[in-house]
Amino acid sequence: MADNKKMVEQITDMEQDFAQWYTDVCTKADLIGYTSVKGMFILRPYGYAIWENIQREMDARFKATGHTNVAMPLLIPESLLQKEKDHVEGFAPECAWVTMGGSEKLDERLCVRPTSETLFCEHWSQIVHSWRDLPLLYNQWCSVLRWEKTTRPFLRHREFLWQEGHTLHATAQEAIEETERMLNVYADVCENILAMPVVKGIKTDKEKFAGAERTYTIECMMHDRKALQNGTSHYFGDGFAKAFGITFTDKDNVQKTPFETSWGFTTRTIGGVIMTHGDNSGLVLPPKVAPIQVVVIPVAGHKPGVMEANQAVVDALTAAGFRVKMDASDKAPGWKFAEYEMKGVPLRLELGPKDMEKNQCVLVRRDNGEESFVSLDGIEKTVADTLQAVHDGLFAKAKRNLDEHCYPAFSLEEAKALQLERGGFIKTMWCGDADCEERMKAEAGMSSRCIPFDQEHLADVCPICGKPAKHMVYWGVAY
RNA sequence: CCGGGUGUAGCGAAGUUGGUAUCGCGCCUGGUUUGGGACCAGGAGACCGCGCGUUCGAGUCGCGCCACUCGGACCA
Repeated sequence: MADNKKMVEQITDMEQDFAQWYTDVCTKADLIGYTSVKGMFILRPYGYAIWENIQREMDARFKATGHTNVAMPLLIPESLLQKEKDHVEGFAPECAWVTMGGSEKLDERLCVRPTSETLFCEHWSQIVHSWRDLPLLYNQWCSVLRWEKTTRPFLRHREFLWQEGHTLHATAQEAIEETERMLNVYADVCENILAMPVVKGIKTDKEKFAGAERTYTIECMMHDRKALQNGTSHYFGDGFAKAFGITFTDKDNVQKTPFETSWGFTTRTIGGVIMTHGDNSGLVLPPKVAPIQVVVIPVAGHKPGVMEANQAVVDALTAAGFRVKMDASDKAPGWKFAEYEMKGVPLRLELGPKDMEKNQCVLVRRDNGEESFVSLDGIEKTVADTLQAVHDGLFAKAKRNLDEHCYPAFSLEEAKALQLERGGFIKTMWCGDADCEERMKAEAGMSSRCIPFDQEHLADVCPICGKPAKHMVYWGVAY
């Protein structure tokens, strides 16, 4: 760019200030809008469209695994929330309460749902009687409210959109299988739809969900090597069912308590997508959730036949099922290039007079900037292949980032130094004591991300206390 | 919640010892343009974050609040 015109929509370089880069992308790519209440964000049409695409992929998988959608109430009476002790203790600090109805004070205050376990439990205690009623495989798409102290676009809203699955089973075995099945659904969506590699594992007791017996998690690594918990699946045992008096009569005519799970995936993942794939030109979207997969930019559109030729390409691609947009505005081509790069559109197709003579167009990949001249014949196939190549390219790059920033450590000092110097996931053995976990947090600034399914035997003892080790743990600085 | 920074037009900024506000980009209209952020002409757009106070007079000074932001603690 020869002229030095100020780039009005320019974003901060991520190397210079990653946090500012992130905020710039959220706002300049039209994903997020601020409101006058802290932590309450608007998902603008372009941002919401990404969520809709994620939602569509997820929902199809939920249905395929036998789940049905329901809608539960927004408000939870305090008495109901208090029935499970650990649960209420965990969520109490971040509950918002409704205390007035119109101009009258309510007898019992109502919590704006931070999660809906208690509502499902109350309902199930009413409708479950027989083993024939089980399993119950429910899911709801909704928003929940948590009065967070620090808020950031996508990563931490006070109100956020999510899905929460809730299921009830006759046996513990079945419930555990469900918990693991849904974790795998999350991992599948992350890797094959969002091109985000995950580490699957189990949360330590300190990090697990309030009221859960066991929490499974998928952890992702961001470009700045911080960790993002990107979805969790909880096994509750029969704790909630007992607290809420849910019982059923089994085949053997014995009254039993069923076993429960819940699992959640939120708009936070969009923040993860931004911080996994984005670059200094802005957002980079995985093709499978990009609201616009191909942007068609006519060059010299005023010349005879150019717009018609572009429209023909748009029609062909749209008919083939791609999400396509043509920008026929009178902005300069360079402006359009920058604009759609900032918005993360995976493929750009340029078509001008010179291309028309050769029956070709220019195709540019957002992930690596690669430009190629391709024939207009069979453009649908070329676009399909290139979009897949973009997905694969994004995944490979993110996988490399993850793999290259996982380091074993054999002492607390070493773990601390590695985190400080290189960031990423530090893996160590662990004795299983919460005290050692606290020390890692206090001295190295890292929380346990998970006890990964893929265990390695790095040593015999816990590097923090020297006692015999039980597991290998991934540690990291988390969002 | 604790500590630092910031709030003037959609965005970025200027605003002197207190005197009702300036510039660039963007936006609108018309025309010329279009292969990496076009050009000419005309035009519109500001509760100076909110409230209270000091003052003849506050964008400017004081106090309180709100929001954004960066660290921490807490959490999806």
